[in-house]
Amino acid sequence: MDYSKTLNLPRTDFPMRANLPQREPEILKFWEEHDIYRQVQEANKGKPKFILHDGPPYANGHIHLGHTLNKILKDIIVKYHSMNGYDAPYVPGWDTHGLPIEQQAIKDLGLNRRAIDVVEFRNRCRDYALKYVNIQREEFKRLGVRGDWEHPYLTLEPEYEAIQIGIFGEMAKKGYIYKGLKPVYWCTDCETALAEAEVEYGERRSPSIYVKFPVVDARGLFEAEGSFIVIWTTTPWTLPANVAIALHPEFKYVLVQVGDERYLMAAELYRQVLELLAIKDYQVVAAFTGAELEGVLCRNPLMDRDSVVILGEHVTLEQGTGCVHTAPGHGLEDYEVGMRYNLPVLSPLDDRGHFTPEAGQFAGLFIEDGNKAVVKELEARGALLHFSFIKHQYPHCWRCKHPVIFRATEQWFASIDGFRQQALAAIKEVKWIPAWGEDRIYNMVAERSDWCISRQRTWGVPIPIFYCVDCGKEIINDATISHLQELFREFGSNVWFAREAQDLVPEGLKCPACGGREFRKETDIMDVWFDSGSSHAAVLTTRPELGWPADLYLEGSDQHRGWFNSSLSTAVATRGRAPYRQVLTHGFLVDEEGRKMSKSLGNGIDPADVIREKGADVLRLWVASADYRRDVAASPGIMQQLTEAYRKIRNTCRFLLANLYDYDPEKDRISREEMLEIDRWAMDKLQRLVGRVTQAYEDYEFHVVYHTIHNFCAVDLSAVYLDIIKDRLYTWPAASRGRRSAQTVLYETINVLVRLLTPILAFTTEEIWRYLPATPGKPVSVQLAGWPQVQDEYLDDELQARWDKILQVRDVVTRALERARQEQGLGNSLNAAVHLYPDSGLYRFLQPLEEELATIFIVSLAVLHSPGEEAPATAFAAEDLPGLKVLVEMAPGEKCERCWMVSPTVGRDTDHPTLCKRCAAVLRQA
RNA sequence: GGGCUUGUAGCUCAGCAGGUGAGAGCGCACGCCUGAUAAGCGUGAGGUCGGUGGUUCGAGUCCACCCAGGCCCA
Repeated sequence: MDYSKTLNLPRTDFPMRANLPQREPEILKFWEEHDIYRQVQEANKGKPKFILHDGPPYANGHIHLGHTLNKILKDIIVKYHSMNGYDAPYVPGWDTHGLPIEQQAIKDLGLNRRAIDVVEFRNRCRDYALKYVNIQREEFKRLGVRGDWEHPYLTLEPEYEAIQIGIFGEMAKKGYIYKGLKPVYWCTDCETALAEAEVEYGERRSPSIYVKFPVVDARGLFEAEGSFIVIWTTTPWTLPANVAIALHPEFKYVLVQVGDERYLMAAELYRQVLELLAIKDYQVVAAFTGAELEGVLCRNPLMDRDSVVILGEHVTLEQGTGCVHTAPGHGLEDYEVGMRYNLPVLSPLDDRGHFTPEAGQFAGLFIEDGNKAVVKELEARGALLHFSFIKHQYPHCWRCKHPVIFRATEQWFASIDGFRQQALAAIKEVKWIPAWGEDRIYNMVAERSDWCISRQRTWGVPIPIFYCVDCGKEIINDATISHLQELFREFGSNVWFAREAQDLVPEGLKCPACGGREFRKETDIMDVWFDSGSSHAAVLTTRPELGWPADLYLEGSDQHRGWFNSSLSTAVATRGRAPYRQVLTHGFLVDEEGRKMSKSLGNGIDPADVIREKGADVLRLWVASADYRRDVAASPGIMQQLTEAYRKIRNTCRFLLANLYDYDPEKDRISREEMLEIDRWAMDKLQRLVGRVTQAYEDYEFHVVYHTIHNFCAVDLSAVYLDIIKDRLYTWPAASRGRRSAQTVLYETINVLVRLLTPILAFTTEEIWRYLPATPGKPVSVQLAGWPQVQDEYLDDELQARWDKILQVRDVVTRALERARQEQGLGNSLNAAVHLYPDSGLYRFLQPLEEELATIFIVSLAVLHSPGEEAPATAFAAEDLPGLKVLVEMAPGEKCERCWMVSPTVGRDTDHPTLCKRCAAVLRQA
């Protein structure tokens, strides 16, 4: 007879192999059909809100692993909160304006920016952006991210744009917006000003020149005639704009006699400069502090203009001469120090980087040629002391990769000074996670200069300002702004470009300065950071399901300078506080060596590949497994590891499901009092799991969730509990109290696990959910299931301590079994009879358990010897448990065909001669 | 160069306010099982806690410096 038919062996259709790449799309369809986002929102109506405000990714290109990390983290947080007591809406958004889209649109569509109509061009840009919104939306959905994908927010939407110019108007009203001539990064190729965020540093070869400026008035400190101040620069083309030479007030400067000329340089640097100039005969004839030299007048060697000695702390001794050529039109530090001395801001260049007539003989030359011409002229005039080239880090345009310049132009600025103190105070009200984020943004805001909002481009929100044609006065007030907001709401910001100024101003507008009635409009558009920085107002205040401020912003740590900062600025300027209560940041992606992911290193991981090969849940598990507060590593090896971990979790769940095929939670549930002790132990472990994991979710520490759950599955369940209870599940009568007791634990466990895992393994838990025994009111989706609560009645510290010790003994026994396997060819542990020789303390502990020991060790017989009995010399002893010796022998009797235990009782039952007493009884009972 | 930050076994992470020979899981090696089976179980080998120098009776844990990374900025 085949007795295996009489066993309660595991039974399930839940597949062992996940086959995620195929299965996930089906589940996505299921969510879509059931409109799961809507259902969850409905179910959570009225609960306290938890609002995570999505930072809008840029609608350009496919998503990469960085997006993946960010969006999955957000999804984990949203799903956790929506399961555990909150109404947690998630409205995704996209950043849709800006130069990169403009350039891609030009490139992809073969547009000629100058030939095409502005509105038409903007429409093409819009189409391009929307195309990528759709692409990215599908890609984000494929990750299992749940949100209001049908109603995302887009910075190009009319309503959004209307609110954005409202913010601008508000800031203007408070006097935070001004027009200034200021050096900004300027790309001569793109012909636009660039924000600091739009330049990147890279190596470049530049000329390196030493130039002598003749002194014309030494203020009586030394003889002017024949004296020169020596400067060093890597940008000869800026010399025509030179108006000053900066010295450090506290440095020592010396006057060095060389032939019949005298050169002024920093005392610490003159030797190396003279060496470079190959001058060996010289003599120091005088010394001054920088402060003493303030006001000395030189002559610009190129232009008919003076160059005055000024003082600045920014002067260093690292390179050059300690005398810094200063052109306020071409450098920020120069500009700032120049302001203190009321120096003119000269910038004799046009948009394309060609000198204007203001540059005299250099007019018309491009900067590169300007460099050569300047050097040549200096040489001709005898002012050039030395010329060579150096390689150094230099800013480049992030789009076209051309080197950028500093150039003073008319720009609209937001004055950070206007609300800096408020911003700093607002920062302190926010909870920054990790805490150092506060220092980072605080220092940044404390030191940042004014925000240049102007962009000389077309794909963006126009700066909503009019000018009086008669007197040139700029006009922006409540009337113009609200009128424009109406127009924008109706027609979008395209209306600004489609209509003449006369058709954009509110009726009856008069210039407040001269009463003029003719206007022209500003042509600059806003920095895209102003777009996304307005999202808190444009999104949180306009949607009924949201609210202001947000509970949480969650982005990469680079956004301290980006979105966190721009959002803070617009919020503080208009509302006086930060738009977020908490800001959580994650690190960046690196490979296993900790190096950043880059095309040149070839170490990138494409999320699409991972999804295709392993599934999105593996990607989600990867996100959960990493401590994302620091940099996050990704590599094929790491993904493989997560695949293994995934399988362990999946198979553990499968085993639980497979042993519940005949369990009805309504009828078969066993109470704690009736449970076997080891089952109570497992229930206790489960409660502790719920507690730890819930706390970890609360703390946003998902790697703790991952490790805790994985460890629970691998150790507590798979290696210990499940292994031990197999005999009971399989061989005991199906409806016996013992088997139902174990099944009750399995049912509780899978119910808890599937919920705890739902924020992370979005797809797999949905699949598991379908295999759980149906109960009244079971929701269609696990995402609608509640969060497990710790059941205090199962917590029992004494029980835990007791089982820690039992498992310690078990650990020694398994080692003894292993030795027996090696030395005696034991094989299956059920072949063994284990003899325990404990000391008296351990004996007292084990004695009450004697009957259970064989089961716990998964052997056929366990014999507990009294403390008096001497263990045979061959017995196994473990150092870590000195009170115990273990002897392993072959178990006496025959192997029972049904339960595989070896027992002397096999053969005694006439009906079942190949079964042990226990199995025979089970069959008779059935 | 500046601001912020990271560096514990091959990998992902623990190491609580400094104190018995540094832990877990995975992976790996070897073995067992074949009633979780493209599964399950066991045993074992892996670490100068980035480096150096300090403080201390005692440091992975405090301080300084250095090295190698990361984000942002010059």
